Amino acid sequence: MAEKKEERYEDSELYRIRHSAAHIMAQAVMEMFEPGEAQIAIGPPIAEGFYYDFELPRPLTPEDFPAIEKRMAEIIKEGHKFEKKVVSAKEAKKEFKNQVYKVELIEGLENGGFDEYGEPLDGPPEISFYTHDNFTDLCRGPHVEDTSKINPRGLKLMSIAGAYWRGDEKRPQLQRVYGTAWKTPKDLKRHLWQIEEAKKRDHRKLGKELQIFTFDEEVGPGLPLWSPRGAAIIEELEKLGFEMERKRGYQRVRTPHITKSDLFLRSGHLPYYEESMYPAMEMEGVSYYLKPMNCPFHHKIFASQMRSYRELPMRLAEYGTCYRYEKSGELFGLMRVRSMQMNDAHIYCSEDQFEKEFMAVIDLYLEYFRIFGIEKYVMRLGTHSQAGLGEKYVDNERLWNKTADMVRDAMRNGGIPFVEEADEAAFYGPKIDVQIWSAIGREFSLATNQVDFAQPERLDLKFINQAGKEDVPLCIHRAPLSTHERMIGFLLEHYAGNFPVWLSPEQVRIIPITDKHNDYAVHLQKQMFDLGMRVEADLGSERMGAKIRQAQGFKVPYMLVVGDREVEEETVSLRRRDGEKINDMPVGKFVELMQERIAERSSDL
RNA sequence: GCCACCGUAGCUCAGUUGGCAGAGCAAUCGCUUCGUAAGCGAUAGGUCGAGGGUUCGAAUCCCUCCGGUGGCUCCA
Repeated sequence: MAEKKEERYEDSELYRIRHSAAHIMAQAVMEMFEPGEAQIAIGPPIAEGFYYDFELPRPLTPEDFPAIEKRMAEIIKEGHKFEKKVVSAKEAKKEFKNQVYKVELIEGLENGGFDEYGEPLDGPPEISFYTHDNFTDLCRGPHVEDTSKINPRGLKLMSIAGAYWRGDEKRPQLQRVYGTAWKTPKDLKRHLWQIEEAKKRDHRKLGKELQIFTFDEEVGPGLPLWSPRGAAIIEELEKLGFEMERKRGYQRVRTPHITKSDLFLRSGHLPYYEESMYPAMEMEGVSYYLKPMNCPFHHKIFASQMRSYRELPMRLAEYGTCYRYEKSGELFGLMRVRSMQMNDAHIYCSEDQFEKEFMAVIDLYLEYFRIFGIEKYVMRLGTHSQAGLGEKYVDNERLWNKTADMVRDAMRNGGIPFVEEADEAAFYGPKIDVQIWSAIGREFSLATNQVDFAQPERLDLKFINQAGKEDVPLCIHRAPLSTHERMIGFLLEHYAGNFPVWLSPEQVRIIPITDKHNDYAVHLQKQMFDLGMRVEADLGSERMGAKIRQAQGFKVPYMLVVGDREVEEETVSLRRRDGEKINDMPVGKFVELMQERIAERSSDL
């Protein structure tokens, strides 16, 4: 059993099943068109299935699925062997002379550059075909022995999407058909059930049900409106941020939402980041931009006075509201929006201080993650790409390499595991992002810790060093709590809406059994409200069961049932969100318990 | 932005081949006064996302736009 767990996905039977299913699907799709009409691109297995990319004379729709699935089942039933044949590049190109994408792939292989997914290769690759029935594909395998090894009832076509050839939006867009494949119908059913379950904890659904936030067509896409319940969560996050940062020597600043274009020109935003910015607005012949980031403003505060090395590291923090023009198709609930408030700060330091400051930020991440119980994440070092220099990255390769090394060293010295990914940096420097996954499996960067060697120089930031000479500071941009939007989107899914007490939009709901007990309920409500708690009393004429049901629906952590007994004895009967009951608790004891839980930001109920 | 799909009451969703717009929940008003997940009744609520077209007649067919979903690209 343990051995099985160790098996790499690439070596598994499931991988071969899915890879083979992709070929079979490609055959079925090609047969729908006249010979030569359909172009095929690539069709790999993926995490939970497979896809194949096509260029076809007409768009496919989900209505085509039954016919394709039916044909796939036939091919499977016929039990065609998968046969491998190693060929020369010349033979390969001859076989695929009418398939432009395949020819491009073969050329990539023969020039030793790239594999079929466009990834760079080291050694000289072997070129091979796999053939089953009448369908031959350029493919390195592996596959199942023959098509009958696939269970047609473990297989399902899922969706159609546009996908750019080689992932490049300047190249043709192909039609990608996604499918899922499992060993048994039972596995497929479980997979489909899991998808349904994941949808239940989708923050877009929970956010609506729990009345955390809303979007309005008239306000605009990607511009969330926070309702009182959502705003309560924001306030708690900010409170936490203030506390943590105060202890760690940060100072608060505040800056405007717009600035003259001159500043963004100089900072590098207009040259390297303009695509993500709202267009300029003009007043009296001057153009202004909404800020996509807070950094230039903080830099200007740094630059507003002569700075001494004695002032460093200087840590300027702000929950700044930024606006980014994300393309319409990129928006995603709260996770990807156009207006966002960042848990932002900029740390100005000397090169000597860099490692300590950078790792203090990483420690801060870990501290936050402990509080929230976040365990599933990956830290990723995003570095520049040579191709992007002068385009999406400031053009100074020496400093790119130097600062990336500084980050690598710092992370290794601190013993923090990370993966590295080229072409994932900010325009002004390398960064460590914390990658997390949404309920439906999309990947996002949550926290970020970024080096900025570019803006300090561009904006002429300086300090007087110990030798009495002018020096340029390094800057660390950091947002350990991400943006309110993405953080709360993530937390909604992380907790499945069951926020710990300190974060709960409504911490206590008081439920009088009959309206005789309303006065007592109001009395309790006021008492707790005055202590700063978020507490409601349900004075409706519903029966208690219905009131409990409603409170459960809002995932209120504590429900207090009060009737004759409680009124008489100055107690409450506690029902927790998880169904636990503690009857006849003295009011004072409950309040004490609450305050303790809230103060320590406990994840226990 | 691009490809495919979707848009009916505040929410979840019915609405056959084009023929008078529906249900449950929520809301409001009554009644009910109840011990740990739905008490009963009544009322109100919709330019069927918007605009245009086809038709005797459009929620239903066609076009454009807006918004959303799944992807691609991109990202805190």
